[in-house]
Amino acid sequence: MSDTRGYHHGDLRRTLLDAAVQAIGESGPAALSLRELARRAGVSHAAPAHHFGDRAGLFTAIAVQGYDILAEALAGAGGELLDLGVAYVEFAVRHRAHFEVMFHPDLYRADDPEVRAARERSGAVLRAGLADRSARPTPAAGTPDPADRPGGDGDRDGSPAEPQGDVLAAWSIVHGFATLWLAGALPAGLGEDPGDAARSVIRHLLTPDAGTD
Amino acid sequence: MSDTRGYHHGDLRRTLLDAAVQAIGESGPAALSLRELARRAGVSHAAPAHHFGDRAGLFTAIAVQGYDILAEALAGAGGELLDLGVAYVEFAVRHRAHFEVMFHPDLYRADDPEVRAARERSGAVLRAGLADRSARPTPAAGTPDPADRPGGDGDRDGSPAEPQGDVLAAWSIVHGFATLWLAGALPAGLGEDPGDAARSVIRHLLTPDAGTD
DNA sequence: TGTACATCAGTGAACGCGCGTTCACTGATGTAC
DNA sequence: TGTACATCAGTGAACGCGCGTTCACTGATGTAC
Repeated sequence: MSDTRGYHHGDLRRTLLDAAVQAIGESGPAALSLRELARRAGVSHAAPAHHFGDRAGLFTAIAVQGYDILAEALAGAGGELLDLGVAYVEFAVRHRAHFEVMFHPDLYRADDPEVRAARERSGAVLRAGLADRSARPTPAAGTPDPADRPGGDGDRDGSPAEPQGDVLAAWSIVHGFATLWLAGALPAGLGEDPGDAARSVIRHLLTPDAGTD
Repeated sequence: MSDTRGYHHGDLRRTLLDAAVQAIGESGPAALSLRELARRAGVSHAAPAHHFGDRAGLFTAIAVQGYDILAEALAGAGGELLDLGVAYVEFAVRHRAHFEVMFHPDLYRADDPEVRAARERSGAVLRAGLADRSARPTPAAGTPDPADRPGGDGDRDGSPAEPQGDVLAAWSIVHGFATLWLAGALPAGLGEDPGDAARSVIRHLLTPDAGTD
């Protein structure tokens, strides 16, 4: 059934997406062409256009998939800010291709309804996690300012959530760590596991004297 | 003298670099071709190869320039971690093209001697600033662990410095903030000035209860 | 002051290549009767 | 159970385009004498 694919592939869309993700993981999004993708999937070069229309359509589909994977990762992390952060970094490293596409909105149609919906789903999961947290606060960062900016002086389109100050700081630190890790800019000696490394770095945000790994 | 450029341009290399930086700022590094660059500079399409050899050579030159600009920015920021961080974010936003190239090492020859030298220069400036700081510590983050990781268990190529734990956290938070800002991923309502916005976010790292902007 | 020559920056025509897009087509599958 | 037909996924040839690279060239500048 999976091997006897003849003229009709069966699940070419998924195959193409997988091949694209792999190619992006190897050489980055910029290097990927629809023809290269077709070659990797062992299919005629006009086939990808059938499924995605054009390059932006392909990246749009990958972004949607990425936001959904992120939502799932955050959902499995529990409500501690530290664990959410570690999960974010692990998502970025494990799903490098998705992560890189998601945060290069010039590659895809960021205002596509499916993208907005998927982004909103991951934002909802994050908010749920954070609400969880405010019930049992963390030593240093657990003093959020819920009445901060009371009315909502214009909140924004926003990505995953509409974060408050400390959430923004947390997002910045994990996003920055992940980005630097992926760029190969971080010093060696942090070990092999980005999650572990991230954990000790994030601790500096949560508890001032911690993190002495 | 500047208008009467005839066959010989005078300072075509600088003109090409400026045009490249502008083009990258508009459409990102991926979209830039040598022919497009020549077009922008109003010069024959073979001229850029004269100066940079190939695309990677061009990006290598931009990376070198970027590290030098960063060094200058950090040098002007004083020794407070907060100010260094704000300067980093301002550099990233003001010199978006350089910043994007610098942290996409697949675009250029990251092991080029000039790149290494320039990176080392900016690292030296950062270290000088941080040494300055350790003389007059900051409340929360001013407890560095100088004997942490004693010998240097393999500190590899690294970027600006070979940071310790809290410096890594600081680097992550400013790099992440800058990256998210540039990606347009941050919520609105942070104002127009990335430096100001970064300052209030970074405060969360330095003093646990601060940053209530 | 003048001439000859070397050097170097930039030109422009030519090449082969990979790309996205189009389009008439063909093979497989499902449904109506 | 069999036939006809519609639908749709994927094909493959063709197109025009922008690209990087090569290469013989030309114009400007500097230096030696």
